[in-house]
Amino acid sequence: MIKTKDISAEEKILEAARQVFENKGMSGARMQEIADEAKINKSLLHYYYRSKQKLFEAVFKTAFKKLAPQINIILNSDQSICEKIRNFSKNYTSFMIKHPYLPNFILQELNRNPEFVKELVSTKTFPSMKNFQTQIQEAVVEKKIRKIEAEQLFINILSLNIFPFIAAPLIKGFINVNDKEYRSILETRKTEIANFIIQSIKI
Amino acid sequence: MIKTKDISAEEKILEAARQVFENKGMSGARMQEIADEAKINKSLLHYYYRSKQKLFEAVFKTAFKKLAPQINIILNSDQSICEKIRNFSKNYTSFMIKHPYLPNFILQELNRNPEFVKELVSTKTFPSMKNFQTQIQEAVVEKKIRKIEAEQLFINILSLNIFPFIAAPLIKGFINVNDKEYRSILETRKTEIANFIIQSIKI
DNA sequence: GTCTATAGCCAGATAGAC
DNA sequence: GTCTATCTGGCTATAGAC
Repeated sequence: MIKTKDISAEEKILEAARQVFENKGMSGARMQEIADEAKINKSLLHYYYRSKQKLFEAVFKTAFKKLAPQINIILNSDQSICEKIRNFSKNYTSFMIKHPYLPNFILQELNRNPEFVKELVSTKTFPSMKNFQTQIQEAVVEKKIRKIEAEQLFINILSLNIFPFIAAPLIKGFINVNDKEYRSILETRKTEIANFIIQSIKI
Repeated sequence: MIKTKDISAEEKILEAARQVFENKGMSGARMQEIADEAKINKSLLHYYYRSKQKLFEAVFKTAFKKLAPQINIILNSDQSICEKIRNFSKNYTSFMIKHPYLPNFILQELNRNPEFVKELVSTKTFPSMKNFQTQIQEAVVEKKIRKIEAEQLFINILSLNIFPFIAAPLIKGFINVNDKEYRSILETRKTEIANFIIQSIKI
Protein backbone atom coordinates (compact mmCIF):
# COMPACT_ATOMS: atom_id res chain seq x y z
CA MET A 1 0.00 0.00 0.00
CA ILE A 2 1.59 3.20 -1.18
CA LYS A 3 0.53 6.43 0.44
CA THR A 4 -0.14 9.28 -1.98
CA LYS A 5 2.02 11.50 0.20
CA ASP A 6 5.08 9.33 -0.52
CA ILE A 7 4.69 9.72 -4.25
CA SER A 8 4.15 13.40 -3.83
CA ALA A 9 7.33 13.84 -1.80
CA GLU A 10 9.50 11.93 -4.24
CA GLU A 11 8.06 13.80 -7.19
CA LYS A 12 8.33 17.14 -5.46
CA ILE A 13 12.02 16.42 -4.92
CA LEU A 14 12.60 15.38 -8.51
CA GLU A 15 10.88 18.49 -9.84
CA ALA A 16 12.77 20.78 -7.47
CA ALA A 17 16.03 19.03 -8.31
CA ARG A 18 15.35 19.44 -12.01
CA GLN A 19 14.90 23.17 -11.59
CA VAL A 20 18.05 23.64 -9.55
CA PHE A 21 20.26 21.31 -11.58
CA GLU A 22 19.14 22.83 -14.87
CA ASN A 23 20.07 26.27 -13.62
CA LYS A 24 23.23 25.55 -11.68
CA GLY A 25 24.56 22.30 -13.12
CA MET A 26 25.74 19.35 -11.04
CA SER A 27 28.62 21.08 -9.28
CA GLY A 28 26.85 24.42 -8.81
CA ALA A 29 23.70 22.93 -7.31
CA ARG A 30 23.25 22.73 -3.52
CA MET A 31 21.22 20.07 -1.75
CA GLN A 32 19.89 22.73 0.62
CA GLU A 33 18.57 24.76 -2.31
CA ILE A 34 16.81 21.73 -3.73
CA ALA A 35 15.26 21.00 -0.33
CA ASP A 36 14.08 24.61 0.01
CA GLU A 37 12.65 24.55 -3.49
CA ALA A 38 10.75 21.33 -2.69
CA LYS A 39 9.79 22.72 0.74
CA ILE A 40 11.01 19.61 2.54
CA ASN A 41 13.80 18.76 4.94
CA LYS A 42 17.26 18.37 3.48
CA SER A 43 17.81 14.93 4.94
CA LEU A 44 14.79 13.64 3.06
CA LEU A 45 16.73 14.09 -0.14
CA HIS A 46 19.14 11.45 1.11
CA TYR A 47 16.35 9.29 2.38
CA TYR A 48 14.81 9.09 -1.10
CA TYR A 49 17.85 9.32 -3.36
CA ARG A 50 20.82 8.41 -1.12
CA SER A 51 23.29 10.85 -2.68
CA LYS A 52 23.53 14.00 -4.74
CA GLN A 53 25.02 11.96 -7.59
CA LYS A 54 22.06 9.56 -7.64
CA LEU A 55 19.56 12.40 -7.54
CA PHE A 56 21.37 14.09 -10.37
CA GLU A 57 21.31 10.96 -12.48
CA ALA A 58 17.58 10.57 -11.92
CA VAL A 59 17.05 14.15 -13.13
CA PHE A 60 19.35 13.74 -16.08
CA LYS A 61 17.73 10.56 -17.31
CA THR A 62 14.25 12.04 -16.97
CA ALA A 63 15.38 15.08 -18.96
CA PHE A 64 16.91 12.98 -21.67
CA LYS A 65 13.82 10.81 -21.98
CA LYS A 66 11.83 13.94 -22.73
CA LEU A 67 14.18 14.85 -25.55
CA ALA A 68 14.61 11.51 -27.30
CA PRO A 69 11.06 11.29 -28.73
CA GLN A 70 11.54 14.71 -30.31
CA ILE A 71 14.60 13.47 -32.16
CA ASN A 72 12.73 10.37 -33.23
CA ILE A 73 10.30 12.51 -35.18
CA ILE A 74 13.17 13.25 -37.55
CA LEU A 75 14.78 9.88 -37.53
CA ASN A 76 12.01 7.33 -37.36
CA SER A 77 8.58 8.59 -38.34
CA ASP A 78 6.64 7.74 -41.50
CA GLN A 79 6.74 11.19 -43.03
CA SER A 80 8.26 12.74 -46.10
CA ILE A 81 11.48 14.67 -45.62
CA CYS A 82 9.69 17.99 -45.93
CA GLU A 83 7.01 16.97 -43.48
CA LYS A 84 9.66 15.85 -40.99
CA ILE A 85 11.53 19.10 -41.25
CA ARG A 86 8.40 21.23 -40.92
CA ASN A 87 6.93 19.22 -38.07
CA PHE A 88 10.17 18.94 -36.16
CA SER A 89 10.96 22.63 -36.39
CA LYS A 90 7.47 23.56 -35.26
CA ASN A 91 7.18 20.98 -32.48
CA TYR A 92 10.70 21.24 -31.20
CA THR A 93 10.63 25.01 -30.93
CA SER A 94 7.28 24.87 -29.14
CA PHE A 95 8.66 22.26 -26.78
CA MET A 96 11.83 24.25 -26.11
CA ILE A 97 9.95 27.47 -25.40
CA LYS A 98 8.40 25.51 -22.54
CA HIS A 99 11.71 23.98 -21.40
CA PRO A 100 14.35 26.53 -22.34
CA TYR A 101 17.06 25.23 -19.99
CA LEU A 102 16.81 21.60 -21.04
CA PRO A 103 19.23 21.52 -23.99
CA ASN A 104 21.82 23.58 -22.18
CA PHE A 105 21.64 21.32 -19.17
CA ILE A 106 22.01 18.13 -21.18
CA LEU A 107 24.81 19.39 -23.40
CA GLN A 108 26.67 20.87 -20.49
CA GLU A 109 26.75 17.67 -18.52
CA LEU A 110 27.57 15.56 -21.58
CA ASN A 111 30.57 17.78 -22.23
CA ARG A 112 31.75 17.41 -18.65
CA ASN A 113 31.22 13.69 -18.82
CA PRO A 114 31.44 12.40 -22.40
CA GLU A 115 31.44 8.74 -21.35
CA PHE A 116 27.87 9.31 -20.23
CA VAL A 117 26.78 9.18 -23.85
CA LYS A 118 27.81 5.55 -24.18
CA GLU A 119 25.39 4.65 -21.44
CA LEU A 120 22.58 6.53 -23.19
CA VAL A 121 23.31 5.03 -26.61
CA SER A 122 22.89 1.54 -25.22
CA THR A 123 19.30 2.22 -24.06
CA LYS A 124 16.62 1.05 -26.43
CA THR A 125 14.92 4.45 -26.54
CA PHE A 126 18.06 6.01 -28.01
CA PRO A 127 17.28 7.18 -31.55
CA SER A 128 19.09 5.55 -34.49
CA MET A 129 20.08 7.27 -37.74
CA LYS A 130 19.59 4.22 -39.94
CA ASN A 131 16.12 4.90 -41.35
CA PHE A 132 16.87 8.56 -41.88
CA GLN A 133 20.05 7.75 -43.76
CA THR A 134 18.19 5.44 -46.13
CA GLN A 135 15.45 7.98 -46.68
CA ILE A 136 17.90 10.74 -47.61
CA GLN A 137 19.97 8.55 -49.87
CA GLU A 138 16.86 7.43 -51.75
CA ALA A 139 15.59 10.97 -52.08
CA VAL A 140 18.92 12.04 -53.56
CA VAL A 141 18.92 9.17 -56.06
CA GLU A 142 15.32 9.92 -57.03
CA LYS A 143 16.32 13.57 -57.45
CA LYS A 144 13.72 14.74 -54.95
CA ILE A 145 16.43 16.72 -53.17
CA ARG A 146 19.93 17.84 -54.11
CA LYS A 147 22.92 15.73 -53.15
CA ILE A 148 23.66 16.00 -49.43
CA GLU A 149 25.00 13.67 -46.75
CA ALA A 150 22.39 12.53 -44.25
CA GLU A 151 24.75 13.27 -41.35
CA GLN A 152 25.35 16.83 -42.48
CA LEU A 153 21.65 17.48 -42.99
CA PHE A 154 20.87 15.99 -39.60
CA ILE A 155 23.49 18.18 -37.90
CA ASN A 156 22.09 21.21 -39.70
CA ILE A 157 18.54 20.50 -38.58
CA LEU A 158 19.59 20.07 -34.97
CA SER A 159 21.84 23.13 -35.05
CA LEU A 160 19.21 25.47 -36.43
CA ASN A 161 16.61 24.27 -33.96
CA ILE A 162 18.56 23.89 -30.75
CA PHE A 163 21.30 26.53 -30.85
CA PRO A 164 18.97 29.55 -30.52
CA PHE A 165 18.00 28.24 -27.08
CA ILE A 166 21.47 27.41 -25.84
CA ALA A 167 22.90 30.72 -26.99
CA ALA A 168 19.90 32.86 -26.12
CA PRO A 169 21.73 35.31 -23.82
CA LEU A 170 24.54 35.82 -26.32
CA ILE A 171 22.28 36.25 -29.35
CA LYS A 172 20.08 38.68 -27.46
CA GLY A 173 23.22 40.73 -26.90
CA PHE A 174 24.36 40.58 -30.51
CA ILE A 175 21.08 41.52 -32.11
CA ASN A 176 20.21 43.81 -29.23
CA VAL A 177 16.69 42.71 -28.35
CA ASN A 178 14.92 42.15 -25.05
CA ASP A 179 13.34 38.90 -23.86
CA LYS A 180 9.97 39.62 -25.40
CA GLU A 181 11.40 40.51 -28.79
CA TYR A 182 13.61 37.43 -28.75
CA ARG A 183 10.62 35.28 -27.90
CA SER A 184 8.90 36.68 -30.97
CA ILE A 185 11.94 35.90 -33.14
CA LEU A 186 11.81 32.31 -31.88
CA GLU A 187 8.12 32.13 -32.76
CA THR A 188 8.94 33.21 -36.30
CA ARG A 189 11.60 30.51 -36.45
CA LYS A 190 8.98 27.76 -36.05
CA THR A 191 8.32 28.08 -39.79
CA GLU A 192 11.43 30.05 -40.80
CA ILE A 193 13.85 27.22 -40.00
CA ALA A 194 11.92 24.71 -42.11
CA ASN A 195 11.76 27.14 -45.04
CA PHE A 196 15.47 27.79 -44.75
CA ILE A 197 16.35 24.10 -44.84
CA ILE A 198 13.91 23.14 -47.58
CA GLN A 199 15.09 26.03 -49.78
CA SER A 200 18.58 24.69 -49.40
CA ILE A 201 17.97 21.05 -50.29
CA LYS A 202 15.33 21.37 -53.02
CA ILE A 203 16.47 20.65 -56.59
CA MET B 1 61.22 47.37 -13.57
CA ILE B 2 59.20 44.21 -14.21
CA LYS B 3 60.95 40.90 -13.89
CA THR B 4 60.26 38.42 -16.70
CA LYS B 5 59.53 35.78 -14.10
CA ASP B 6 56.58 37.80 -12.80
CA ILE B 7 54.99 37.93 -16.20
CA SER B 8 55.60 34.27 -16.68
CA ALA B 9 53.93 33.34 -13.39
CA GLU B 10 50.86 35.44 -14.06
CA GLU B 11 50.53 34.07 -17.57
CA LYS B 12 51.14 30.50 -16.47
CA ILE B 13 48.28 30.92 -14.00
CA LEU B 14 45.95 32.41 -16.58
CA GLU B 15 46.64 29.62 -19.05
CA ALA B 16 46.21 26.92 -16.41
CA ALA B 17 43.02 28.57 -15.17
CA ARG B 18 41.69 28.72 -18.71
CA GLN B 19 42.20 25.00 -19.14
CA VAL B 20 40.55 24.06 -15.86
CA PHE B 21 37.65 26.54 -16.10
CA GLU B 22 36.87 25.54 -19.68
CA ASN B 23 36.65 21.91 -18.64
CA LYS B 24 34.95 22.20 -15.27
CA GLY B 25 33.17 25.54 -15.33
CA MET B 26 33.29 28.09 -12.55
CA SER B 27 31.73 25.98 -9.82
CA GLY B 28 33.39 22.71 -10.82
CA ALA B 29 36.90 24.15 -10.96
CA ARG B 30 39.26 23.85 -7.97
CA MET B 31 41.96 26.37 -7.12
CA GLN B 32 44.27 23.49 -6.19
CA GLU B 33 43.83 21.95 -9.63
CA ILE B 34 44.67 25.24 -11.31
CA ALA B 35 47.76 25.59 -9.12
CA ASP B 36 48.87 22.05 -9.97
CA GLU B 37 48.28 22.65 -13.65
CA ALA B 38 50.39 25.84 -13.48
CA LYS B 39 52.96 24.06 -11.30
CA ILE B 40 52.90 26.82 -8.70
CA ASN B 41 51.80 27.17 -5.11
CA LYS B 42 48.07 27.58 -4.49
CA SER B 43 48.47 30.77 -2.46
CA LEU B 44 50.10 32.46 -5.43
CA LEU B 45 46.77 32.33 -7.19
CA HIS B 46 45.42 34.62 -4.51
CA TYR B 47 48.51 36.76 -4.57
CA TYR B 48 48.02 37.52 -8.27
CA TYR B 49 44.24 37.41 -8.65
CA ARG B 50 42.91 37.85 -5.09
CA SER B 51 39.94 35.49 -5.47
CA LYS B 52 38.58 32.65 -7.56
CA GLN B 53 35.89 34.96 -8.91
CA LYS B 54 38.45 37.52 -10.13
CA LEU B 55 40.58 34.83 -11.73
CA PHE B 56 37.52 33.45 -13.44
CA GLU B 57 36.55 36.84 -14.80
CA ALA B 58 40.04 37.35 -16.20
CA VAL B 59 39.79 34.00 -18.00
CA PHE B 60 36.30 34.70 -19.27
CA LYS B 61 37.13 38.09 -20.68
CA THR B 62 40.24 36.77 -22.41
CA ALA B 63 38.17 33.97 -23.95
CA PHE B 64 35.51 36.35 -25.14
CA LYS B 65 38.04 38.69 -26.69
CA LYS B 66 39.26 35.79 -28.83
CA LEU B 67 35.75 35.18 -30.09
CA ALA B 68 34.58 38.70 -30.87
CA PRO B 69 36.86 39.28 -33.91
CA GLN B 70 35.50 36.09 -35.46
CA ILE B 71 31.98 37.43 -35.25
CA ASN B 72 33.11 40.75 -36.69
CA ILE B 73 34.08 39.00 -39.91
CA ILE B 74 30.38 38.49 -40.51
CA LEU B 75 29.13 41.75 -39.18
CA ASN B 76 31.71 44.37 -40.09
CA SER B 77 34.06 43.40 -42.90
CA ASP B 78 34.07 44.77 -46.46
CA GLN B 79 33.05 41.56 -48.16
CA SER B 80 30.08 40.41 -50.17
CA ILE B 81 27.52 38.30 -48.36
CA CYS B 82 28.75 35.13 -50.03
CA GLU B 83 32.35 35.89 -49.21
CA LYS B 84 31.44 36.54 -45.60
CA ILE B 85 29.58 33.28 -45.30
CA ARG B 86 32.34 31.26 -46.94
CA ASN B 87 35.17 32.90 -45.04
CA PHE B 88 33.42 32.78 -41.70
CA SER B 89 32.48 29.12 -42.02
CA LYS B 90 36.00 28.18 -43.01
CA ASN B 91 37.82 30.36 -40.47
CA TYR B 92 35.49 29.78 -37.60
CA THR B 93 35.53 26.01 -37.93
CA SER B 94 39.34 26.03 -38.16
CA PHE B 95 39.50 28.23 -35.08
CA MET B 96 37.09 26.03 -33.15
CA ILE B 97 38.93 22.82 -33.98
CA LYS B 98 41.84 24.41 -32.11
CA HIS B 99 39.68 25.64 -29.20
CA PRO B 100 36.83 23.14 -28.97
CA TYR B 101 35.83 23.98 -25.39
CA LEU B 102 35.62 27.71 -25.90
CA PRO B 103 32.01 28.11 -27.11
CA ASN B 104 30.69 25.70 -24.55
CA PHE B 105 32.49 27.53 -21.77
CA ILE B 106 31.24 30.94 -22.81
CA LEU B 107 27.64 29.90 -23.40
CA GLN B 108 27.53 27.93 -20.21
CA GLU B 109 28.61 30.82 -18.06
CA LEU B 110 26.40 33.29 -19.89
CA ASN B 111 23.43 31.07 -19.18
CA ARG B 112 24.31 30.89 -15.49
CA ASN B 113 24.81 34.62 -15.40
CA PRO B 114 22.78 36.39 -18.11
CA GLU B 115 23.47 39.87 -16.72
CA PHE B 116 27.08 39.29 -17.71
CA VAL B 117 26.11 39.98 -21.32
CA LYS B 118 25.20 43.57 -20.52
CA GLU B 119 28.73 44.20 -19.35
CA LEU B 120 30.14 42.72 -22.55
CA VAL B 121 27.79 44.64 -24.83
CA SER B 122 29.00 47.92 -23.38
CA THR B 123 32.63 47.23 -24.38
CA LYS B 124 33.70 48.88 -27.61
CA THR B 125 34.98 45.59 -29.06
CA PHE B 126 31.50 44.11 -28.91
CA PRO B 127 30.23 43.49 -32.46
CA SER B 128 27.24 45.44 -33.75
CA MET B 129 24.60 44.16 -36.19
CA LYS B 130 24.00 47.51 -37.89
CA ASN B 131 26.20 47.17 -40.97
CA PHE B 132 25.13 43.59 -41.56
CA GLN B 133 21.46 44.53 -41.35
CA THR B 134 21.90 47.23 -43.99
CA GLN B 135 23.85 44.90 -46.24
CA ILE B 136 21.18 42.19 -46.13
CA GLN B 137 18.29 44.60 -46.64
CA GLU B 138 20.00 46.10 -49.68
CA ALA B 139 20.78 42.69 -51.15
CA VAL B 140 17.12 41.71 -50.78
CA VAL B 141 15.93 44.90 -52.48
CA GLU B 142 18.45 44.44 -55.30
CA LYS B 143 17.25 40.84 -55.63
CA LYS B 144 20.71 39.44 -55.06
CA ILE B 145 19.26 37.11 -52.41
CA ARG B 146 15.76 35.99 -51.52
CA LYS B 147 13.78 37.83 -48.87
CA ILE B 148 15.08 37.02 -45.40
CA GLU B 149 15.45 38.88 -42.12
CA ALA B 150 19.04 39.76 -41.21
CA GLU B 151 18.51 38.52 -37.64
CA GLN B 152 17.26 35.14 -38.79
CA LEU B 153 20.12 34.72 -41.23
CA PHE B 154 22.63 35.74 -38.57
CA ILE B 155 21.21 33.24 -36.08
CA ASN B 156 21.32 30.54 -38.77
CA ILE B 157 24.96 31.24 -39.58
CA LEU B 158 25.98 31.10 -35.93
CA SER B 159 23.89 27.99 -35.25
CA LEU B 160 25.31 25.98 -38.13
CA ASN B 161 28.88 26.92 -37.23
CA ILE B 162 28.91 26.75 -33.46
CA PHE B 163 26.43 24.05 -32.49
CA PRO B 164 28.46 21.11 -33.86
CA PHE B 165 31.16 21.96 -31.30
CA ILE B 166 28.87 22.45 -28.33
CA ALA B 167 26.91 19.30 -29.01
CA ALA B 168 29.84 17.17 -30.15
CA PRO B 169 29.38 14.36 -27.62
CA LEU B 170 25.66 14.10 -28.32
CA ILE B 171 25.98 14.18 -32.10
CA LYS B 172 28.74 11.60 -32.01
CA GLY B 173 26.29 9.37 -30.19
CA PHE B 174 23.42 9.98 -32.60
CA ILE B 175 25.33 9.42 -35.80
CA ASN B 176 27.49 6.77 -34.15
CA VAL B 177 30.99 7.88 -35.11
CA ASN B 178 34.26 8.03 -33.17
CA ASP B 179 36.36 11.15 -32.55
CA LYS B 180 38.39 10.79 -35.71
CA GLU B 181 35.34 10.34 -37.93
CA TYR B 182 33.62 13.29 -36.31
CA ARG B 183 36.68 15.42 -36.85
CA SER B 184 36.50 14.54 -40.53
CA ILE B 185 32.81 15.50 -40.64
CA LEU B 186 33.73 18.87 -39.15
CA GLU B 187 36.42 19.32 -41.80
CA THR B 188 33.81 18.73 -44.48
CA ARG B 189 31.60 21.30 -42.86
CA LYS B 190 34.13 24.07 -43.50
CA THR B 191 32.72 24.31 -47.02
CA GLU B 192 29.47 22.39 -46.53
CA ILE B 193 27.94 24.97 -44.19
CA ALA B 194 28.56 27.83 -46.60
CA ASN B 195 27.07 25.87 -49.50
CA PHE B 196 24.05 25.03 -47.40
CA ILE B 197 23.40 28.66 -46.49
CA ILE B 198 24.07 30.09 -49.94
CA GLN B 199 21.81 27.51 -51.57
CA SER B 200 19.09 28.61 -49.23
CA ILE B 201 19.30 32.36 -49.79
CA LYS B 202 20.07 32.54 -53.50
CA ILE B 203 17.28 33.71 -55.80
C1' DG C 1 8.72 9.02 7.01
C1' DT C 2 10.27 13.16 8.96
C1' DC C 3 12.89 15.87 11.93
C1' DT C 4 17.39 17.87 14.59
C1' DA C 5 22.00 17.72 15.32
C1' DT C 6 26.35 16.88 14.00
C1' DA C 7 30.18 14.32 11.89
C1' DG C 8 33.61 14.79 8.54
C1' DC C 9 35.49 16.71 4.74
C1' DC C 10 37.01 19.94 1.52
C1' DA C 11 37.71 24.37 -0.59
C1' DG C 12 38.80 29.32 -0.62
C1' DA C 13 41.23 32.55 1.66
C1' DT C 14 44.80 34.55 4.76
C1' DA C 15 48.73 35.03 8.19
C1' DG C 16 53.24 35.18 8.55
C1' DA C 17 58.02 33.24 7.91
C1' DC C 18 61.60 33.54 4.56
C1' DG D 1 57.43 36.88 -4.61
C1' DT D 2 57.01 32.36 -2.78
C1' DC D 3 56.33 29.10 0.69
C1' DT D 4 53.87 26.40 4.89
C1' DA D 5 50.40 26.25 8.03
C1' DT D 6 46.01 27.22 9.31
C1' DC D 7 41.50 29.53 9.74
C1' DT D 8 36.82 29.58 8.42
C1' DG D 9 32.78 28.43 6.36
C1' DG D 10 29.95 25.57 3.77
C1' DC D 11 28.72 21.28 1.97
C1' DT D 12 27.35 16.20 1.74
C1' DA D 13 26.04 12.71 4.37
C1' DT D 14 24.54 10.15 8.46
C1' DA D 15 23.10 9.06 13.32
C1' DG D 16 19.44 8.86 16.02
C1' DA D 17 15.07 10.73 18.30
C1' DC D 18 10.23 10.82 17.38
